[in-house]
Amino acid sequence: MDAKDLLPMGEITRRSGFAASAIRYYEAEGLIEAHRSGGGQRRFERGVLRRLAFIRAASNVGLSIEEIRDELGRLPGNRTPTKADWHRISRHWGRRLDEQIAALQRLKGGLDGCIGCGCLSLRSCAFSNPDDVHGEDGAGARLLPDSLRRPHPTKRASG
Amino acid sequence: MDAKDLLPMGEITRRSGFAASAIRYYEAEGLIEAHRSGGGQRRFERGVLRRLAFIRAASNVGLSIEEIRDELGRLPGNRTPTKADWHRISRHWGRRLDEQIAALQRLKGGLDGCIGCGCLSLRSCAFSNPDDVHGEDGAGARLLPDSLRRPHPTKRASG
DNA sequence: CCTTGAACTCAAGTTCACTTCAACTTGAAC
DNA sequence: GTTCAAGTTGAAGTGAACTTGAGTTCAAGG
Repeated sequence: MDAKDLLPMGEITRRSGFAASAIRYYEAEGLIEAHRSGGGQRRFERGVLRRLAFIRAASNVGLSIEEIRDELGRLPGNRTPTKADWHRISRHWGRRLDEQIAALQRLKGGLDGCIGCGCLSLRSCAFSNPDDVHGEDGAGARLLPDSLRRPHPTKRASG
Repeated sequence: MDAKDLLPMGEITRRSGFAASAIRYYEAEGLIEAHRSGGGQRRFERGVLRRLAFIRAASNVGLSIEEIRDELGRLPGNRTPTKADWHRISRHWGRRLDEQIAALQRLKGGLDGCIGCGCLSLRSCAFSNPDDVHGEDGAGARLLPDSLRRPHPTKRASG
């Protein structure tokens, strides 16, 4: 909390592994906060390192910025997650991962069932037509949730 | 093959579930082909429905357009996948799905190991720092491969 | 012939999570 | 006081896979 304890940008990038541009982006998006030096440079409280770790973990689980913001916003009172918060949150994420895994396994199951059938029919093959919709549009249960579809992101900052 | 057997755009969109814009996009990208009517409208051979089914399936597995093009291009001789092709390809995709599942399970495992630890340390927590990199950059094995990171695509044509 | 809906083209827009760029200022050391 | 790495800003760019829009034409029915 002391003025002496505030970290400059370089320190944060080194210790978090995020690029400065990402840090600024997160600040603009309201995921983290920063004080300013007399000349306008950012000075971060130590706690942001924890928040950044949280952000990276969440993003590895596949949460979007918006979801991360929500999740951080739901933290009661103080800003950085406590042990209890983390406990609750990690169960939440665990469920999400379970869903993702289950979705992939359904897809795999469909694939296995299809091996050698050579069908790939638009009407009968559950694999190419998971929703079992042929003409009308409709949103049924899918093999893959949106959160697992068409990944292929931009090259990532490798930190 | 008969001129009578050529399907117009509306038929294709209805039967494939893809939007016309997507069909045109795939044609532009060289994934499918179309004949033209006297007036310049697209007329598709029946086989493209199969190709489109293939494209949807591949995209569900997480292949990019480019990969799908490659995969279609590797089909020997004729254009639409035969039973044997499908057999070979589905094993390929199966491996890919296995990898994706394994990656999620690693992540889940890391999460379970972390539950209640409250650490989320940038240096010691394998979950927030899967690469075990603190300051230097380096690309080690990750919990999640690029193909599963930060999904959240644009709104999808719901077919 | 006229209408209507389906289809056409081409350019530009969308989303997400950032990065890159250009032009400029700070701040710590010497 | 000089130097220069480190920091600042805002705007624009990236990439994938499409969608949207504007303005025009086609094809089939009556």
